[in-house]
Parts: sequence; structure tokens; C-alpha cells
Amino acid sequence: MNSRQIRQQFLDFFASKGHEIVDSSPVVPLDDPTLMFTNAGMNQFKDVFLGTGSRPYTRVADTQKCIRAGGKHNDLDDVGQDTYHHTFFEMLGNWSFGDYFKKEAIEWAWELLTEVWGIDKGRLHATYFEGDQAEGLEPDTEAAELWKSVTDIDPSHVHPGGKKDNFWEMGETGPCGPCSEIHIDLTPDKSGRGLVNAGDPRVIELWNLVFIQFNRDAEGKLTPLPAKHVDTGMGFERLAAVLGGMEQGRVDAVSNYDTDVWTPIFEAIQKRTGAPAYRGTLPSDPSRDRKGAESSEEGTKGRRDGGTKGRRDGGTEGRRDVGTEGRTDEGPSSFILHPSSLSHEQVMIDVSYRVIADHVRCLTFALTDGGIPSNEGRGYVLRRILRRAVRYGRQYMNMHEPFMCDLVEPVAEHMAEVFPELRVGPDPKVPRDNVAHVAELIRDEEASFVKTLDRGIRLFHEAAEYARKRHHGKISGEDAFTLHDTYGFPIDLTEQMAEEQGLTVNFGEYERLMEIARAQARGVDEKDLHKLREDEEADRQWLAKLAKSHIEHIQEVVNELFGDDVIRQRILQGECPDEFKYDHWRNFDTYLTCGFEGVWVSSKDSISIKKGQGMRFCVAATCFYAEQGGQVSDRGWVRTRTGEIRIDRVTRSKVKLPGRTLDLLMHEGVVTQGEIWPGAVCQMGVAPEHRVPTMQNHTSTHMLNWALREVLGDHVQQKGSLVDPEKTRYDFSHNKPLTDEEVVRVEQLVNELIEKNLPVYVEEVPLEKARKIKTVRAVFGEKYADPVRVVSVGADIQAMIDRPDDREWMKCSVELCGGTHLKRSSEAERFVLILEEGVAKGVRRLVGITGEAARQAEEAGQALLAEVQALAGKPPVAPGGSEPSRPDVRRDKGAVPSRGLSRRAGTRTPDAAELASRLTAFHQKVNEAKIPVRVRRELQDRIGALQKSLKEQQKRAASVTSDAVMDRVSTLLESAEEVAGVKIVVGEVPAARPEALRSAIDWVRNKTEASAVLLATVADDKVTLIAGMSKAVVDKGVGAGDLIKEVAPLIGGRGGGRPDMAQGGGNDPGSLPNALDRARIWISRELT
RNA sequence: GGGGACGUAGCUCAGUUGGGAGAGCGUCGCGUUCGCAAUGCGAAGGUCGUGGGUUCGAGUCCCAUCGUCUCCA
Repeated sequence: MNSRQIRQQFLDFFASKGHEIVDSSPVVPLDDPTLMFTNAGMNQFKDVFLGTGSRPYTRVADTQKCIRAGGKHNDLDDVGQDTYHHTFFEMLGNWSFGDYFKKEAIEWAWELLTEVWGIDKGRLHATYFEGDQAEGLEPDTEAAELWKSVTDIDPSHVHPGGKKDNFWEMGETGPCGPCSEIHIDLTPDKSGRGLVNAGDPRVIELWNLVFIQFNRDAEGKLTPLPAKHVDTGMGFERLAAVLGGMEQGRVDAVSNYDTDVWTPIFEAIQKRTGAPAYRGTLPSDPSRDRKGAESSEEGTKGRRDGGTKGRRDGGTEGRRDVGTEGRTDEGPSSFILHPSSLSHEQVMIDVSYRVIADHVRCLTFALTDGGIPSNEGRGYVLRRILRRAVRYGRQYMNMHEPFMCDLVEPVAEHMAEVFPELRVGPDPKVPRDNVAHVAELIRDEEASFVKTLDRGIRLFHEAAEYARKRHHGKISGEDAFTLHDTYGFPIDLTEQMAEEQGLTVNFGEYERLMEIARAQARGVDEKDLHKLREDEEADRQWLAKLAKSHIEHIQEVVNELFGDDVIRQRILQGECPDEFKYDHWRNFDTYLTCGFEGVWVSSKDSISIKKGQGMRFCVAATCFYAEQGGQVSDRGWVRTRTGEIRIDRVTRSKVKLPGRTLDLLMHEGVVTQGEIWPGAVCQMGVAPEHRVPTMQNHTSTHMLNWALREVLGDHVQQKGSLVDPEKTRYDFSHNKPLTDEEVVRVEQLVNELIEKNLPVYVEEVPLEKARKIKTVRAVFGEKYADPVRVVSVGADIQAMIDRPDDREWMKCSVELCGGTHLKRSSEAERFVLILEEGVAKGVRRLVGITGEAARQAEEAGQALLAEVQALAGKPPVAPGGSEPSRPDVRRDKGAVPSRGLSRRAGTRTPDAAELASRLTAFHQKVNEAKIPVRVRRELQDRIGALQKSLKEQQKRAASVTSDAVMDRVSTLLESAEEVAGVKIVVGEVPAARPEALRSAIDWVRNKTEASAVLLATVADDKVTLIAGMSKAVVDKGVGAGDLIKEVAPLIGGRGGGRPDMAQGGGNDPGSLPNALDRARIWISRELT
């Protein structure tokens, strides 16, 4: 029986019991940011258990892709060390939503295990919840009795279990209940009954049946649920191993890796790496050996049994390892094998097989479902998983080039039949060559990890050098920590490399630092989290109170206000109908129930909220749009007989009441006139200056989305969007910047739709039908209501439903959307893209504006274009452009500087300087301006060109001023005084850049045997001094730095530098002549 | 969410109380050679991520911001 059959038999079995068989939900839950990865079968049904969602069926079963890494359940460090930890696995499960309960769950589990799969009943044990006094929970005798009555289990195989193992909770609050686990005894003689729940690998849990029957509230109190649910989970890989082991008669040595779930992947690994074949050996005691494994805290769960289970087949004794005998506590020899023919390296090769196979499966599924390796969050977990595998491959299989990417295809080949998304990607409507896509992502990651490793190796050598010379051959814990913390160099690699060089690592110190760092991150985190929880809790309680009061009060008045029976009924249920937001948003009569200003105010309290005070309140029904689906909430006003409120924001808050959950629409605002009494009839309206541009932007977002796919291709997927009155911001998958042509084309297509004055169709349609329409855009991972609202620009929705496959619809924007839209496309007036940028690898962001704002952006763009034209139109005439070439003084040190240009030089420099500053200012202006992308790009090109030509001018100007300086300096040199064989060159020179002065000094020093030079220039009332001394002068003890220190104070400044070259300055040009005189005197005195 | 590091030439990087922006590779030019490889000489190439601040003077110090890497949760 192969694994494929086992999976199918499970599904078939529950189908035969009336279960709907559904697909696994994506393993990367893009729509649930609180959850890193799907880590249990029930994840996709969470809303059902919480009472916030429902399904068209009450019995369901599936095999769910799960990842346990990085979150609360983190098995990453254990993978490879034993036979049963995985980062990725399948969870088989069956559920009942208020349908069957304990009896059937137990009966069917027993039937499947014993009758369908024929597991020896003598090996099966069941546990039930023994009760908990502190919680006031009774033992689950119901389950215990059922085991004995509906199955033929040996009654002595039914064991009680404590809260830890037999009471399941989703979180700190919420649905929970007792559970009953089925364990299997793998001891050869079936003697394992004492080992149930003892954490012994010989008796392991196979299937967990959870009976959800309570709800835990914020105070920790448990109340029975009206609808009781069943939630079960059975690890597929483990099941396959157990069934396989029984079939082959080696129950005492089952390993998850010895099944056909893994063998094809192992074969692919061997083929790709050329490593010796997998032999199934295990490290004797992984927790004692950090080699090749992440360091881990002592006593990590699941480690205690590491060496007791070996694989034994084909009679080869060497494949077994023995856990305890001869164990040493240090050094590389702590893997003890029996017989001793297998070395540490050979064992690590087997560990590597398991690590690589597990991780490549995990990555293939995660990346397929939309995960991307990155440096934070779940992406970072994926990166770490990849790196862990790559490191094992590198260390033990000698793979120094990307290889993980080549294993994606074998995984797909093996599993795509069950999970077709491995071939075509997560969205069958947008098929892609997923294997190539995933392999490419992995290849990139592998390549960049090699970079990180190389950098780490370099730093390691520095640390090793220091250790050898100064630290008795011991790499300090601090260095090891820095290598790990800052440069991501794994500690075990540091240790291994140290060992190779005969060095050791101060591991204790490293761990101490690591612990401090950990505690720091956690401490802060916990504090924040605590605060957040408290705030949330306070708010939650307030909302619950408000909701209760709202419902009570609304009963009394609803009849006076709403004639429509259906709507009245909904209001009475506590719902706040808000469909009025689409068509009646300008003016709407409703009823305001509760208010808030620091304290909670009930509708019946005779307390009013006065002018200037803020409030949050509910209404019977509303015409306001609440924040949702990327569109911001409306703003507007509410008026009662006594006062007026300005509404700034409307949010949707879930409130849990006994037995149900309410979606409260909370209006937030400030009283602007009079006072407001809770419980008043009121009139409300949305501010059109806020709403209209928002609608323009939202409808344009849809047209943009469509245009992008037209221009760029079908790979364009929405990655996020934000619509407010100012703009629409749209993130989408695309791996390179849009070209100028693409930007123009996209904008043009949208504007064409606007000009066509197309009607915008809106209709509520059954989800199933809506999804069938060709071209309909749904956001991947998003959950939609049923029926769903379909919004189309230009295509009649009924016609689309009638002919969903018609290619005609590809020419139209069709989306599932609950937002507010225009009636006709022309109301958007005009569409302009004002930003195009990258926001993450493979994701671009566009920002568009419409209507009046778009027009203004166009105008601003044209104005700037005119401005740049003006800047370019009258560039200062380049001086000396047509002059005959001059000797370059810096190159030709002996040349006499040419004369005759000095008069011009001083006057030309400011022109270039002015243009430079104007250009900088203009650049700044362009950066801040709200202008079309295409205009911005053109402006940037123009600015770049101007900067280039400006630079050339400046260069020419600089060479002119340096000529002027050289003129002056050569005059100074001719008339220079000589003291003790040293030419003293001191004087003021024309304004020039410091570089020109320095090269002039170099020129003098080269020209003379020995010289002391001090040059000064004045610009903008500031004096710059530069001094230089020949080596001979420095040798005499006369330093340039000393000279500057002597002179600079005289002109009200300071300075300093090295003996051979120094700079200084001041802001008193008036006293410069005096200062220069003093300099000459000082130099002469120092020389004699 | 919290911590650390890094942004300098096309690439890889150096730049030490704040005082002349550098190296190697690559590119280009000129030699040596029948030609190639090899090699000699020479040159071009930099808003030191961006914006403020301190200073006579900032790649270097301070603040902010963007980007990249990395550890922890």
C-alpha cells in the first residue's frame, strides 16, 4: 500500500460517511497576518468555530498542507535529527460543524484504523480527559464510555489524561474542549501501555479527536457552546510510516523517512549531489552535539529519544545505532555508532538527506502558495529554512553551488497529482510554469546565501587571527556572537572552522550573549504585547457593553423609523444595514444610540456630549462607508435636534456576545455644534468632497488593474491597494520597473475608458457564478462573501453570467468589490500616474490620481518642463572653451603656468556656481512635485544632462581658476624671501577650490629645493588658509600644522593638519595682511 | 515588533581624535608580438545613499530618512 493510496482511502472513507472533501487551503495564509503558516487542519475553518463564518456543509474532510516553523510551533531545529520532525507535513482531518459529535468521531476513527487499514487492535490505546478541579471541569466520562461501548477496544487500553494532553484550546479565549487521542504501541511485544503520553517514541500519538464544546471568555470562564463541533487531525507522514512498518513487520523501527513519501526525493538528492546513498542512521544524542545543527536550548522537546530508534533492514547490523553506550560529552566523537564503522560524517550525510528533503518540500509548497524568502516575518522563516538546507548540503555533501532549486521538479513530479498547484501555481485562472518560478526564487536565494557565507568567512579569519595572537587560540564569545548576530554566520560553522585551524570557541560566552540578546527582544516584545492586549481588552469590553445597550434600545424605536420589514428585522438583530452607502449617501435619516467620551454613556443615561468633545457611537443604519478592502472610510456629518457631529472615521468592529458575533459599525467624530444626547433621531450625510474623489480613484483603480494586465501580461496580481480621496495606490506582482512606454500606455488605456463614458455595472451575484466569469479579478487569498458584489466597467453583468467564457469580457474590467464606485467612467475625468516604484522583490507600486488633482499634476508637470527648458536654454558661456590648450600644471609639474586668463577666471566661476545651486533647487522641487511619472522621468533625464554639462563647465572653470592661482603663486615664488635655504612663499591668491591651492603648493614644493608655503583666499567674507612644507622643512621641525595654528587665530578662526600639509580658516578678511606678515615672521624665526 | 551592521569608481572593497578620495579587477588608449595568450606604460571613471546639523574644514562626528544585510520574537 503506497502513501498515495493511504491518503485516498482516508478521504474515500469520510466521503462515504457523508463528508464533503475539500482542497487544502494555502499553506501561506496571506489573508491572516496573525498566523505565519497554516499549522493545523482546522485553520481554514477557524471562522466557523469562532461563529463568524459558515459553510454550505456540516461534515468535511481533507488533507491539509501544514508548516510548523518560526511560529509558536517550531520544529525547524529538530528536523533531520530524528525520524519524525518535519517543517512541512500533511494533516488528515475530518470535521463536524454542529453535526455529529463524540460517538461518530470515535466510532469512525476506530473503524478506519482497524477495519480499513487493519491495524492490530492490541496496539491501539485511547486517552480521554480526566477533568481538572481548578477549572471546575468534569472528566470526559462520555468519551471514555463511548470508547468502551461503540468500539471493541480492550477496556484496559483506555487511559485518562491531563489538561496538557487532553484539553485543546485555540487561544487564550475562544472555542475549546476535551480531546481524545489514539496512540499506537510500537513495542515488539505490545508491552507499551505504561508509555502512553510518557513521551516515549515507542508509543506515539496517531490521531487526535477534539470535541469543541466550550467557549472561554476573557475572564477565563467556560460556557457550553450551543453548537458542538468535532475537529480531528492525523499526521499523514507518520501514518504512512506506521502502516508501512506494520506491513513490513518492523513496527519497532518505523521512521517517517522510510516511506515512499520520501524515497523519491532522497533518490533525487543522491542523483544531484552524488552523495553516498541514504542509510537511515541517526545521531546518537543530538541534544549533546551541536555539529551540523542549530544550537538549541537544553531539553528541547522531542530530543530525548533521538538515538533509540534506528533503522534495521536487510540484515545489515551497521545501520543501527545505539543510544547510550560509550557516550562522551565533548568533541566530535559524540555520535556513537555500532559497530564503529560509520563515521560522524557518514551519519551527518543521512541527517543532511532528511534536512534537505524536508526543507525542499516545505519551500516548494510555501513558495507555490505565495510565500517569498525575505528578511522579515514569514519570509525570513523561509529564508532560514533554505539556508539550513544549503548549509547541510555544503558541509556534508560538498555542494558549493545552488542545488536546492534542482530538487523542486522532483517534488512536483512526486506530489503534483495530489496538489496540482505545484505545476500551475495557486490560481488556476492564471496558470504559470510554477516549477520554473519556484526554482528561480530558490536559485536566487541560494546564490545570495553564498555571498553571506563568503563575507562571514572573511570576518571569521579576522577573528581567528586575533584569537591566535592575543587570545590563546580561543575565539572570543563576543566575536562568535557578532559573527552570528550581525553577519548571520552560523555558530556551528564558526566552531567547525575553528576546529580545522586548531582553535576553539568560547561557546559559553557566546551563549550568554545570545541569551541576553534574546531576553532583550522578548522583554520589549512582551511588554508591548501586554499593553496592546490590555487596550484591546478594555475596548472589547466597552464595545460589548455598547452593543448590548444598542440592541436593547433599538427595539423601542426601530418601528418608528424603518418601514421595510426586512431591514427592520436586521436592525433588531443588532446588524447595522449599510447598503445605503451606495446610493443614498448624501442625506439619510437614522437613529443614534450610544455615545462615548472617555467614559461609557448608555442611551438611557441623561448625559450629553458637548461641543468639542469626541465620541464613538452606533446608529440603527448608516449611509457611511466603513474602512474596508483598501478603501478608506467616509467623512461627513450627523445632525440631531440639539447639535452636530463631524464624522472623521467609520470602522468595523467585531463584538462577541453570548452565542453570536456582531459586526458593529463604529462612527468616530467630534461634536462641532450644540450638544448630543445619546438616543436621538438624526440625519447624516457623507462629505461629497471626500467621497467623490474617493469614488473616482476607486473606479480608476479597477481600470488601472485591467490596463496593467493588458500592457504587462497575465502575471499581474494585486498585492495590495489603498484608495483614498487623494490617490489610488496599487501594488502588484511584476519583476521589473515599468518602461516609459508602458507607463504611457497604461495611462492612455485608462483615459480611453474614461473618454468612452462607459456605464459602471454593479450587481450581487452568487460567488460560484461570479468566479466563472472570464477575466474577473479576485485577490488571491482573499475571502469573499456569498453572494458577492461584482463591479464591472462597461460590461453588463447579467450578460457575463450568461456567457461566462466569452472572450469579449477580457476587454473589460470586472472585479469582486464592495467599494463605492462612479456611475459612469467619465466621472473620473482624467487619470494620471504620479509614482512608479519597487516596494519589494517582484512587487511594483503605482500611485494614480484623478479628476481635479490629475489636471493639476499635468499643469505642474508642464510648468516644470518649461522651467527646465529655461534652465537649459541659457547656459553660461563656457569660458576658455575655444582657448588653445594650456599645460596642465598637475601633470607637467615643471611647466611655467600660462598667464592671461586670470581676469576672466574670477568672473566665470559664480555663473557655474549659480547654475549649480539653481539646478539643485530645481531637482529638489521636481522630487517634491506631484507630477505625472512620464514627466518626472523626462525631467530627470534633462536634469542629468544639465548636471553633466555643468560638471564639464565647472571642470573647465576650475582649471581656469587654478591657472589664475598658478599665475599668482609663480609671482610670489619669484619674489620669495629665502631663509636658511628655504623659500618662504606666503600670500593671498584668487578665490579657488582647495584642490587648486593644494596643487599649487605641490607645484612650489616640486619646483624648489626646500620651501614653506602659506596660501590664503577670500570668498564670501571667509578666509581659507592652506599651508605646505617641503620634507626638508618638516625635518627641521617646522610643521604646516603649527603654522596654521599660529596664524588662524589672527583671522578669527582655527585650523590644523599634518606637518607637511594643513588647512585652516577664519571669518575676518580684514586682518589677513597682518596675519600673512606674522606668518612670514614666524617661519623665518622657526627656521633660524 | 526589538537589536546590530553596512550604503565610497562599472564590480569587490580600503579609508585609523575630522585636515590632499584610494587599491585590485574591469574599461579605454599607446607599446612589445606575424597573431593570440601574456605583459609594459598611460588615461578616463566618484552628488562618498539622500536631507539637515556641528565645524574654519565632514567620506569620517550628531540627527533624520531611504535602501540592503543580519539576529531575536
